[in-house]
Amino acid sequence: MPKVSDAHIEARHQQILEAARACFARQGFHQTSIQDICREAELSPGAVYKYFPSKEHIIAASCLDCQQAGMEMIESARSQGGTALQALDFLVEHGFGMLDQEESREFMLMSVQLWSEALRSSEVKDALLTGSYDTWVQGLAGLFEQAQKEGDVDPSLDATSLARIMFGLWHGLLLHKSLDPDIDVKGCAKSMQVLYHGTF
Amino acid sequence: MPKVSDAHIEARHQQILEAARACFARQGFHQTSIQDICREAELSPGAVYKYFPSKEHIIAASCLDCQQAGMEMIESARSQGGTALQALDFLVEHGFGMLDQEESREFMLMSVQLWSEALRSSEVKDALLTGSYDTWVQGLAGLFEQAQKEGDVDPSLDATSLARIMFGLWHGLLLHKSLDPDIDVKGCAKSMQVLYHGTF
DNA sequence: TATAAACGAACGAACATTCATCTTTAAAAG
DNA sequence: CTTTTAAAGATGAATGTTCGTTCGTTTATA
Repeated sequence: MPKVSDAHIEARHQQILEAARACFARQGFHQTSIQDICREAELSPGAVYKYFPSKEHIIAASCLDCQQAGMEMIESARSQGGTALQALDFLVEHGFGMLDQEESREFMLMSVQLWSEALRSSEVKDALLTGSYDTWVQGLAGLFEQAQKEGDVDPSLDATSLARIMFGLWHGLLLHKSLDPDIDVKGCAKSMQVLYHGTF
Repeated sequence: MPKVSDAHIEARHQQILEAARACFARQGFHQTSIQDICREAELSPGAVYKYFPSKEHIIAASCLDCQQAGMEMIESARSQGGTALQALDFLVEHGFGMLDQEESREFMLMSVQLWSEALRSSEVKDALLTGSYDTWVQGLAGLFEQAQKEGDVDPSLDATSLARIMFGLWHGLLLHKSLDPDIDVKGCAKSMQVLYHGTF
């Protein structure tokens, strides 16, 4: 039977998604044409449509990938040992440090595009909120609460607010860094740590 | 001469820009057609093209408006009297409080759209950075520096980083509030104030 | 060699923009 | 104050282009 191997099919999927991500990061979802993706992937429109039923499905798959990439980081932080404060410091260092890495640039640009897409599509928005943001805020809030119990963070502060501040700030700096690669994210991370370590 | 009054011309400009803003906030720049704007403004395409030479010009004018709206706030904060810390607290209360107001919603949605547009167009990006963001960060950094001199903020922290944190956090919360109107921005503002007031 | 993959020209819909036509305006004429 | 009139405003059907998608044909595979 002349059907190609499953590995080859998966490789094509990735080939198309990688090309799409590169185009989306560069031009945004709706400024990117199928022809653009075909050119980037070195495939014909017919081939692309054998693997994805529509452009919307390519966008959705790209968004899902981008979102999962973000989720992988919190996992690695949670799996580290140590106090809650150390876990928070680890998250700040790695999360914020990631914004300085050149290989994160595509992810960052896609994230900004994803935000405006989420405002238009309640499906994308719901996936983003319930599938990622809520998990992040809850996870961070849990760590802050524990750090407060361990006497490392001012107990008079609201843990959920601290979590929202941390996560919101990360998004803000992701935006700033996307617009201007020269800004000093490391310095912001260090200052932020000093702020929540604060004496009290 | 049967030319209509200048006031009428200006009114038409505003009519078109208001309609455009509503559409852009709802659907994004490139998902909004000229026909959409015409329907919203209750004008024909021909009329719209009498006041703007192209869709790109309408987008640019909308972006400019949105940007200037953001700039007006820092002015009002600077004009208040009092210590640098009081000015910062004023900015946090009003800047963050603004995110809770229903009448700011269109501005917020437009801002998110503007970000992705800025990634595509270096003209929009330059206008945003040099025309607004840099001013904000410098203004905030100046206030933090002064507050440090006045003994109200930890002098070991980098004032520019604090400014970037404040401004970045505001953008992050603007994003979060746009996606989920139920989040508690007020609580975040209060916690943030406690953090930089911190004892040291 | 039969079957699936890949191609790319072709199709129809949607879009930004234009222009010939009609309508409104306000200054000038009565 | 009313009527006239020429210039500007407004219209919306038409235009050319771009884009997502399809499909008949060609190529590669097992």
